[in-house]
Amino acid sequence: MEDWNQQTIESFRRDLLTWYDQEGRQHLPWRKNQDPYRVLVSELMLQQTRVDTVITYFNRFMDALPTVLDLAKAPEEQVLKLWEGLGYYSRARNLQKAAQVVAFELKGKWPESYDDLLTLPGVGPYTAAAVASIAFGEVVPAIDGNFFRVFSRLLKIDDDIAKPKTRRVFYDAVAPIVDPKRPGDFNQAIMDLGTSYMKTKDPDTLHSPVLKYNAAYRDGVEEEYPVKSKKKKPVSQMYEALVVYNENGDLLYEQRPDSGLLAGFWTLPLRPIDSVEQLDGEQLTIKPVSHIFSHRKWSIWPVSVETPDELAKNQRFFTEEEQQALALPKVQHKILQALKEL
DNA sequence: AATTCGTGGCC
DNA sequence: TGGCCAAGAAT
Repeated sequence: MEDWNQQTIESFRRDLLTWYDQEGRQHLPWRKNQDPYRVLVSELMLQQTRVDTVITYFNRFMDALPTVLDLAKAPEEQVLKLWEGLGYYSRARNLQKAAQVVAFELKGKWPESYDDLLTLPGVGPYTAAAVASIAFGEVVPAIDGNFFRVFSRLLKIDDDIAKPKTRRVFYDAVAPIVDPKRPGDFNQAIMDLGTSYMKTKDPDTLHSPVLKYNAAYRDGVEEEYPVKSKKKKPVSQMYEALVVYNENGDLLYEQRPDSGLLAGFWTLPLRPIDSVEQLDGEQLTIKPVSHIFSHRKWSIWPVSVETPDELAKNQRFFTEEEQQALALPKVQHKILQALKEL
């Protein structure tokens, strides 16, 4: 691991921020100002999600709910509809809970420190540091995937970034490097660097504004960084999706449990099957709906069923209009599309 | 500490 | 196609 002296640190800050001022992504909508609400919404949306995907969602979200009070007072269903398709839906619920803490419990007075921000639902070490530095000028490193990637290469840190305890290694190494005058810009500059010259695949290190600080490149081992252990592959699961219409043509849905995968969302009733041998010949001629989550791979065969005499407590029929107003997970949209094509 | 939690893009 | 990745947090 490299160890920079004070002169190197100050030089690095200058080079990084000079580049950021000239070529940073200042046009990103959440960088229009330092409103903590905008920063918080953007950071929650950006967790594990690409910038290109978030931009549209962010603008729509801010148009609909421009202030923290608007979000705090909004019906949860509206928040989920605005989040529909972004995934990791607990983020949306936690974001609204956080807004309610700020608007109601704290009466609109934002927690401004890293430690206080950390108490908000959905706000972990990265997000607390990002908001504290960007919106409130606190000098803390916002350690995310970009940060790991950039500094693992610059400093040749070979700890496995998939391990929780590695965060501390990076924190100790880089906390002294964060620019005390512009901590928010410093953190954002690292992110911009990490998605451009120092991106994961096919980086352009030779033209990076911090080339001369890159120890891994200097030693010809940049491709070995960052060190990251691999994830397990998703487990395959098969389901039947019960297709039930009532006399009005409404479609039967079932609400999922309030915890776990797609918590609280409505989908067609899904019934696990152990093997394809449980399907009849006609179903087997149909290509199943396929949907991959982080840790599960679903194959779903729609099957028409007679209307049951009695509905379960978590079941109800929805009209066409109701279905469109509802926030539905991607997999349910895929099922609906498959029904249309039958 | 290891799992769980979505989705889309890329090769 | 399948594997990997992308501004992580909660449990």
